Amino acid sequence: MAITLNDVAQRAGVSRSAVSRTFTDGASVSKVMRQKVEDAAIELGYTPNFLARSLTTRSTKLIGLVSDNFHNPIFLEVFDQFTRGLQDRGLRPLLVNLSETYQASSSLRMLQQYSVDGVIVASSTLPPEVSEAFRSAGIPVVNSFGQFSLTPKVDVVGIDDEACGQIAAETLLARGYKRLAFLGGPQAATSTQSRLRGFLSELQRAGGPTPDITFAEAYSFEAGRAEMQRLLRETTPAEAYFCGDDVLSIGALSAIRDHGLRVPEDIGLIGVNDMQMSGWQNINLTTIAQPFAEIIQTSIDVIVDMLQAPKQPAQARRLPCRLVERGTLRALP
Amino acid sequence: MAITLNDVAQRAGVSRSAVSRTFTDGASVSKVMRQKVEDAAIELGYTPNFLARSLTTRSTKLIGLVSDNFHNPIFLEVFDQFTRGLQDRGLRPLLVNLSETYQASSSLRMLQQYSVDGVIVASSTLPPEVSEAFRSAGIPVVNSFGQFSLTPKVDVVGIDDEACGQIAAETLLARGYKRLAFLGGPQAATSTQSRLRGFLSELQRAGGPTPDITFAEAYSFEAGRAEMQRLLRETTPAEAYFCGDDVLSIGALSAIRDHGLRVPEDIGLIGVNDMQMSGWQNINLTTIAQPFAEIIQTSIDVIVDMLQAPKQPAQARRLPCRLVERGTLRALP
DNA sequence: TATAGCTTTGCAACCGGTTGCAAAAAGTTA
DNA sequence: TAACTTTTTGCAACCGGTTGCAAAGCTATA
Repeated sequence: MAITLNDVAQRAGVSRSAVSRTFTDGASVSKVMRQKVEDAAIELGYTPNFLARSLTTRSTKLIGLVSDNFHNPIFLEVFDQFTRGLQDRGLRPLLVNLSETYQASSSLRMLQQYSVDGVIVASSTLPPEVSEAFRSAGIPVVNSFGQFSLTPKVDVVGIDDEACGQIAAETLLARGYKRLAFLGGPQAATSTQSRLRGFLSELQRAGGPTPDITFAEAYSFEAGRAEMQRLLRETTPAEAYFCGDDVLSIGALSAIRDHGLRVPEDIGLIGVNDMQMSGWQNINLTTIAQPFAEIIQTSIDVIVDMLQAPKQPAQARRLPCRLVERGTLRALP
Repeated sequence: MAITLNDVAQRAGVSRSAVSRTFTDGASVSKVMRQKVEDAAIELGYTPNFLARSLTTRSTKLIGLVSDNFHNPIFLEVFDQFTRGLQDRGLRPLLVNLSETYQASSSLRMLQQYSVDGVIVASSTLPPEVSEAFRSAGIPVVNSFGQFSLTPKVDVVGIDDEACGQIAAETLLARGYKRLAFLGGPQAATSTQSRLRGFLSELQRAGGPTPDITFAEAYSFEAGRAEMQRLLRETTPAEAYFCGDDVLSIGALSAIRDHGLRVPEDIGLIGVNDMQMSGWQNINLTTIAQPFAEIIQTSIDVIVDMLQAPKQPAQARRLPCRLVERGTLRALP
C-alpha cells in the first residue's frame, strides 16, 4: 500500500542505501544521486517510515506526556504549550491519561512498548514514584510542576512553593489584614504543605497573626465553594484567605457572594496560578502567577538535553512566582 | 540496553518464534513452552516492542488526535474523554496541535511518518480539507464535532446545529421574549451559520420576531464580552440573546453585569455546550448541552470499526442536543 | 600516465519483531 | 505396533529502514 524505500530505489534505479542516505542528514550523497532519488520520491509520494527507522537509530522522537490533571482548566493551556513546544523541536507527544487508573507500572510499560525517547510527567499531584519508575527504567524523565527537593531522585521543574506562601503572607500583611486564613488544597498534597510552611514562617518572621488553617478536598470549584460555605456557616470568617489555587478561589468567591458578602470589602482573597479565567472581569482575582511558559519551556529543554546526554545527576529547578494584583484584595494603604 | 525477544529466547533455550508466539494472541504454543518463555520473560523483564511488531503486523495502535482547540476550556474535558476512551481500547493518542501552524499537509505527513492506524480530528473549526487529506491518503479518519452534511466526504460525528438553533428559538419564545438576538461565534464558521439557520427558521415557523444578528470574533470570553459591550453601547439591547457558545455567553454575562444590568431580569442569555463552568453557581448559565460523552464515544467506535473494515462510504452522524435550564433566562410563564 | 587520496556507491548484515512452511513430536485409531 | 492426524516447533524470509565496510569512481598531484 504505502510507498517504501524499495519502491523509490527501484524507480530511481539506485540502491536502497542511496535512498536512505538521501533522507539522512549528513550522509554522503552526490548531487546527481540526490536529484535522481528526490525526483523518484516526489513522483511516488514517498515519506520515510519513522518507526522502521527508529529500530536502527534507536530514537523515535516520541515523548510520553503523562498527566492526571484533566479537570483543572489551567491544564489546557499547559497541554497547548507542551504540544507546541515539542512539535517545534520535531518531537511528538504520546499522551497518557492517568486520571482514573493511576498505575505507575502500567504507564511505564505502555510507554516502554512504544520506545519513547523520554517522558514528561506533568502533574503536581502524581506521586514521585511515577517519575522514578521511568528513571530507573533508564528512560529520560522530567517531572513538570513537581515538588522541589534538595536531593531529587528525578529532574523536577516547578515553582518555589514556600516562596509562594511567603509572597502571600507579605501581600496580605502589607494591606493591613489582621485576621488571616489559609484555605489549602488537598491536605495530603506536598505542594499544599510547602505553601503553608512558607506562609506561616513569613507571618511569624514579620510578627504577623497566626492564621486559621483549613483544607479543601480537591483543587476544584466545588471543593472551594463547599469549604468556604462551611467556613461562613460555622466560623467567624477571616479578613482574608490565601487559597490553594485559582479554581478553589473562584469557588470560594462564589460562596462568599452568595452569602451576601462582598469581595474585597468584607473578605479578601488571593489565589495561586493566574489562569486565564482569573483575569475575566467578573472574577478579577488577585493571585500569585506560576510561570507556566517558563516551566514548560525549561522542562522541554531539560528533556531535550537528556536525549543528548542521558544519566546526568537529577536536578530540581525552582522558578519564581510573581504577584498579579487584581481586585480581590483591598488596596495598599 | 533493553531486553529483546532474542534475549528471552536464549534464556529460555527456545527459538525466537516460540517467544513471539507466546506474546501473540491465538498463536499455537504448548503449555510447557509458554511457561518456559514466560518465566524467562519475567526474569529478564521483557516487554515486546510494539513498533518493531508493527512493521510486520501493519498496525501500530497509534491514533492521531488532531485539534486546534486549545483555548476553549471545554476541550480539556474532550481530551480527557478521548484519551481515556482510546486507552481503554488499547489505543494510544498521538497529539497534534494545529492551533498556530495550521497546515493540513504537514499534519498528514507527520502522522504518516508514524504510521498511525487512524486519525481523529477533534475540532469544529478546522476546515474539512484537514480530514479529507487523511482519507484520501487512505488513513481511516473521523471528524469529531464536525459539520453535518448529507454527502460527507469523511465520517463526521457531531451535533445537529440546526436543531440546536431551533431549540434556542423554541425556548426563548416559550418564555415570552419578544425582542430576540443572535450573538454568534465567528461568522465564517459553518456551525455558526447552521445554528443561525435553525434559529431563524424556527422563529419564522412560529411566527416569532426577526432577531438582530451579530457575530463575535472568536469562541472566547474576551470576544463575547467585547461584542456585548459594543451592543450595549451602540444599540438598544434585545430582551434575550442566543449566544454562540458558553464561553462567549460568560463573556457577554460579564459585560452585562458591568453595565449595571441584571441577568435574567433585564437581559436573558442562552448558550451552547454546557461546559462544567456553566454550572458554577456564580455563572449558572442556561444552555443547550452538546452530548460530549456520546460524540466522543461514537467517534471512537467509528474509528475502531474502520480499523477492522476500512473504506466504507463516509457517513455523517448527528447526535441530539438538550436544553439545560439554569438561571439566565426568565421562568416559563 | 601512474599514483595517491578523497568521495560516492552498493553489498550485506542488522534493528526487533512476525509468519508461512515443513519437519518433528505427540496423539489417535485400527 | 504401524499408519494416520493433529499439534507444536524451528528455520528462514520478511517488514522498512540504517550503516560499516570495501570496491568503484573521481580528482589532484607528481
